[in-house]
Amino acid sequence: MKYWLMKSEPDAFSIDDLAARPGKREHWDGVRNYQARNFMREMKKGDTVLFYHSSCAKPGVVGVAKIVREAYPDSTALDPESDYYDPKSDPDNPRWFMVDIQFQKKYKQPVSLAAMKANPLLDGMRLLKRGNRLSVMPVEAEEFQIIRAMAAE
DNA sequence: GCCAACGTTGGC
DNA sequence: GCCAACGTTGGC
Repeated sequence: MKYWLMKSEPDAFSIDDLAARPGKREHWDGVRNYQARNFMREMKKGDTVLFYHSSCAKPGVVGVAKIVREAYPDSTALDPESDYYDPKSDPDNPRWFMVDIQFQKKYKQPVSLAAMKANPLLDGMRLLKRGNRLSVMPVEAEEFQIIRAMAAE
């Protein structure tokens, strides 16, 4: 059982949007970064995901989801109508993958990026490293517990 | 809107 | 295979 963090711009897709989906599930498509893709392929059913809001007034972890379907080819890469279309993608040798996640909970008290930076217990966390731009990354179990405590869960 | 950091592209 | 140019991310 591993822990992950996934970023989403709330203007595009927020944790409330996830909670409002049928079955509270959604495909996590559109990832077009190899490192992020590789992490998604490591994800196992039941793994925990910290849902992070980025590029917004108050970036931070806003809740928790879980992996309900392991990596499978991202169909948007093959769809010319999609914003995520990749003309170099080959249906016989998929390059991009997605997973399905399901809403678990929204934190009553979101854990802001500023709060995480200010917590010495989270020194070294991948998210906080300089220049980090990955939209999908692993989180250590200890880090997850610390964040959970900060959310007063 | 600015800009630092990083990934990707493409010419050579 | 190098590396400059470019595009994107994402905090501020």
